[in-house]
Amino acid sequence: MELDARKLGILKAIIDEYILSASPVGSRSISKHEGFSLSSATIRNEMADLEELGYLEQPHTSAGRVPSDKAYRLYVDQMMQKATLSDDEVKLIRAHMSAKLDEVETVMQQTAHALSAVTHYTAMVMSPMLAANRLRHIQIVPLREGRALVVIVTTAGFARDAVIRVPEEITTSELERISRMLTERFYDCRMDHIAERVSREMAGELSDRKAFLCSIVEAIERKIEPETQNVQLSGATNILHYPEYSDVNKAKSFLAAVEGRSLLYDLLKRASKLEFSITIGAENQDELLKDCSIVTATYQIGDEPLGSFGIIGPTRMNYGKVISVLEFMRMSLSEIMTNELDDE
Amino acid sequence: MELDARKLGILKAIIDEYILSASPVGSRSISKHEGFSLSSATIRNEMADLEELGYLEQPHTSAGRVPSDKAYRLYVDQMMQKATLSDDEVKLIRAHMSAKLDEVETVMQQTAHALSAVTHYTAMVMSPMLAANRLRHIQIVPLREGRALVVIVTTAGFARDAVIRVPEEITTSELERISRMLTERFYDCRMDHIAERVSREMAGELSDRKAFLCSIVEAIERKIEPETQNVQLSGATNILHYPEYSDVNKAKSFLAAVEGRSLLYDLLKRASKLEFSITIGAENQDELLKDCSIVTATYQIGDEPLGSFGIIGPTRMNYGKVISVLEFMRMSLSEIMTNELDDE
DNA sequence: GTTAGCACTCGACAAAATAGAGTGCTAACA
DNA sequence: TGTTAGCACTCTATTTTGTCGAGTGCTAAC
Repeated sequence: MELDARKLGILKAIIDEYILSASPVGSRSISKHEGFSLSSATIRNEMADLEELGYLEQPHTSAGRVPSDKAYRLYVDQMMQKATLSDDEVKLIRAHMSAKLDEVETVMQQTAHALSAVTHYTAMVMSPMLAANRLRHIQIVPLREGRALVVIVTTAGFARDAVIRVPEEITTSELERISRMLTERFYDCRMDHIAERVSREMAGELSDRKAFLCSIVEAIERKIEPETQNVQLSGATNILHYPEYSDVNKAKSFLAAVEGRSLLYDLLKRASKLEFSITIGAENQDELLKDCSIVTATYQIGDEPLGSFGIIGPTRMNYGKVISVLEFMRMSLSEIMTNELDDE
Repeated sequence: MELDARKLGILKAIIDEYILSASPVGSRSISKHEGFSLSSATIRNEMADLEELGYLEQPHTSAGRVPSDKAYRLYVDQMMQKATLSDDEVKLIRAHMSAKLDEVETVMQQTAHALSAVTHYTAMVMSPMLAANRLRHIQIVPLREGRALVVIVTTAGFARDAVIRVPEEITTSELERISRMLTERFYDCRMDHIAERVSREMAGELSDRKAFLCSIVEAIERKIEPETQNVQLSGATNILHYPEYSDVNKAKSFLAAVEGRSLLYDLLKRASKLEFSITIGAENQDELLKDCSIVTATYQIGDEPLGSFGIIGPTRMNYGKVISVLEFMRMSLSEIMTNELDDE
């Protein structure tokens, strides 16, 4: 049995309908669907075939049909039409993104807000990975006896900081000297190469300060990786609007999975290797996300991917719209990262 | 009619019972309560009195009684016993707080996690207000044509950054000079006095750089205030465990209120004026929190209050326990802020 | 002042009845 | 051979009805 054009058409109609209504689609509603002039009986036959082929499922004997993950996959790969954003949607996004964006975290947060506001799903945005950024400045600021703050600034305007211990005998002016030395020496060095270069090039010099230098390098390495806490989340409660989560327990487990952002962090990190990715239902590794779909995109500075962001919602997701929104956002985020970040 | 000792005792028993069970308390269960040797009929009479006095409410004629906000207020002010933390609870908190705390945001986040884990309510923690901190360092790092990053470090080890515009004609070495000058000049100055001092003291000098200085000062002022995004939230989904939120719509409106953290931010900011505060049900300004109680405490560095944190849960909250936990946390947070923050 | 007794109220829950949407199959039709 | 009308059947969701039990307020007696 093959998937001929008619079967495809019917399947698409079923999926479109189900995405809207969230309730099993019956043969009658498809036969009344414009474009088909077939009776419900014929549709029923086709639906039975589609079920046998694994594209449809039946919750119980006398219910309509529901698309399977396999059907969504086909839909996304071959049948879906991308939506174009309405003026209002574009306006809504711009409104979010025109807030005072003078810090990266603010951008991430506004992005998440915009995404969840436009799509009505849950949005997640991962902070940039700094690995491919280049060093602009290192400053070690003494705080109180034995403690100092290392501050690192990168090309794209990201600052990271960490408290470190300072051996008693190192003076303030020496800290200043070390700051300057590190900045000069490693100016424009890729962040993820600093550790290696320090240990290679500085083996001989400053040998009495070795342990201290190590602790600085360690702090830098830690800060290159974005952390779990740096996943911005927005609209987690949106899923409560969808009937598939009207059961409190389902909602609870979804929200709990999402609230501990480490799951999302792993997900986004993996996704940051691909410009776009769509994962449908059981394609998700994680048990808790088996009836969600996740759509992600990366943002970049110039050509260098910095991080990723995405949408998480029921498998019955408006894929066309979501993808358009992510494409739009990807552009505007990359643009902001590359050019616009400032205090106006 | 007066609140005599017996009425008080009965009221306390009812509240204690209701906090545990969440279901209306009947006269019989109180009369069987150890310590009273009264029949249920007598208790009923007393309960009728307590209702008339406004301490109890009846969901419907043939149900037991439920404590009113007024009752909780009395309970909190006069009758409640503080709980002592169990060893396990202390261990749980310590486990959270012994993670790698090399950055303030991490501390805030771990605090929120610990609070929600121990209390099973929703925890919120506000980032420090930097107003009372003193300046340690200002660094202006040029990024690309026309943009630079201002980084500010304060005594307690907080770093903030903001992208600013730089007029074309200002060179890198001049930025370095300005950084050094500002750092030297305002070293140890209270953060909230910098703006004023700059405009007062620097009126004469550097007059050709006035606009630029202003933009720096503005950026600093903005960063002194913690922002909405700097409210760490944890355990929002905990409320789903409580029967008062088994209705999806109630849960939805609670979660939505909490997710947009600006409400909590306002709340915590107001609360940062008092060492502890307890707000019960309708005492809350906000309509959405009318059937929640909020308990907050401040943390400080030395004697200077930095910010506040707290718990939000149903009015039927285990106040005794929550207060003990907050007291404990207040101590340990203030201690960490004052001494311990480092990279071990 | 306290208590036993009793009629009454009301919600929670379960069982039964009903309606309706949808199916699969069969037989007839083009 | 593909399409369609018709029909019996299945299954869920909803409504209705009945029952149970917890709890109350009131009264009269102790």
